[in-house]
Amino acid sequence: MASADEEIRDDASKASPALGLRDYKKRRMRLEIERQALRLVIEHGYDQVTVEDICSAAEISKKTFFNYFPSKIAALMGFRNLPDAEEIVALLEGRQGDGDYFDVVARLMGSRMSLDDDDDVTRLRAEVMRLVPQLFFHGQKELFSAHGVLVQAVGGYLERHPQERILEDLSPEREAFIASSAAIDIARIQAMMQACGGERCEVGDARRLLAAYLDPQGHVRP
Amino acid sequence: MASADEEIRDDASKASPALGLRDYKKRRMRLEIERQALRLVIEHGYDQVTVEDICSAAEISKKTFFNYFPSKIAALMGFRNLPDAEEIVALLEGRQGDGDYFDVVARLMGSRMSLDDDDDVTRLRAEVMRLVPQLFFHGQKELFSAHGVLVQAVGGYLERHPQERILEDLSPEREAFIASSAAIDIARIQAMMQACGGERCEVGDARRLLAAYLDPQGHVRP
DNA sequence: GTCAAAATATACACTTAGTGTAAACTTCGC
DNA sequence: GCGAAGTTTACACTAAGTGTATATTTTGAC
Repeated sequence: MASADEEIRDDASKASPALGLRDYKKRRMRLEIERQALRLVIEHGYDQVTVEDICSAAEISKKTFFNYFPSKIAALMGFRNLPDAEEIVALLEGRQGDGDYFDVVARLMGSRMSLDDDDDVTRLRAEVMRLVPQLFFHGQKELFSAHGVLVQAVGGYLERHPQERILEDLSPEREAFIASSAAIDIARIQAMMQACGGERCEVGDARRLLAAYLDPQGHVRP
Repeated sequence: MASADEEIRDDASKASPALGLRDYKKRRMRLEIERQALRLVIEHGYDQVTVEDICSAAEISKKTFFNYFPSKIAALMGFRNLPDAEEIVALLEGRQGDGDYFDVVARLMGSRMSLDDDDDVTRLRAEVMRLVPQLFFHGQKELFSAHGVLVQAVGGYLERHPQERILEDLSPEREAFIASSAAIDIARIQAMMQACGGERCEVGDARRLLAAYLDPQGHVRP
């Protein structure tokens, strides 16, 4: 069996050739679950598909599904590896000089959403987002706990680096709150632009878009 | 019994004296459910309190709870009467000249969140939001379906009134998407400012805050 | 006051998301 | 090939939320 396994592994794992069999199967399983989930939702609609349906299609138990994804929506949206407080703080503390800290945060959030190494799954996901746009808003529990983490992490950072605040009149906690809301918004706008139009929307573009939208004449700071 | 009922009704319904007994009881029940829910969560924590606990405390059946609120979190956050597409469109079509359409939308969303006519419940809610800030992010299903409705309504409006667009380069749907995200964000920021600080934060303030945050030097439009 | 109609509340059974546990199985390093 | 470590599964469980049919309460007209 070893050589057959080897062969399949070489075929499918384009990006990471030196993967162990365990990790290879894990990755393949994750993609299979995502693929089946997306396919079923495209065919039958979000509410018509249960987690157990997805499990049957992917030929796994329900528990295994929830070993891979924290929720039904996570499997569809491809949220994974959402950063924890430590990672965010490390990134902020170690960042280079270009742009303000919000760029880092917004970029981080964007980089963790819907980033797929499988073209097939990426295509299906874009289709689901077009067909069921409510998913952007319905399934944000993950983003929200991410938001909580963000507030914590950014708040702590700003407390230690008060000169980095963008809004000097505001307390660090409050600015952290705004930062997190805006970061998630921008990630959402990026995802929407990409899902609807296909072309890539950079963090800076999304930020400028939202800023221009909120203050079209630019007279917030005269 | 008629005179006793009358008396109680006069005592408690400060704002609307000419309420029928049915509506009076409905309002009293709603406030009682909210009060018990908030009290229990303050005492034991969000995850430790089930809907059935709240029902026991309020002496109602579970079904009655869900007749009043669409979800556990709705009872805690006080989201209710979230606008439907018709109402939004009507408001937009009939609005007066001051401010752009986004002000109307943002103001509408803000006006429907956590607006309570009972001081006791308002105080408890502020405490819960301080103790369990995750609720801001955890329980946004309602806001999200509201978001879907907003996108629909605003998108249609912009299609009919393209000259009202704030970002002329963008399609109406996309601007509607951004509008909805920003509107909900601003409502959230308002709620946060009020819950954390106590003082009132107007929609314009929240919008300026977010705009200033996203574009502190004001060089999006030079 | 009484009575029919409308609105509400309740009991009960049900679906689904998500978790915990212990046993069986698979991969890994040696 | 062998033991340790990681994964999957079956199974039992909790809790949110829905649907239905029945009982209760309010209302408005007489």
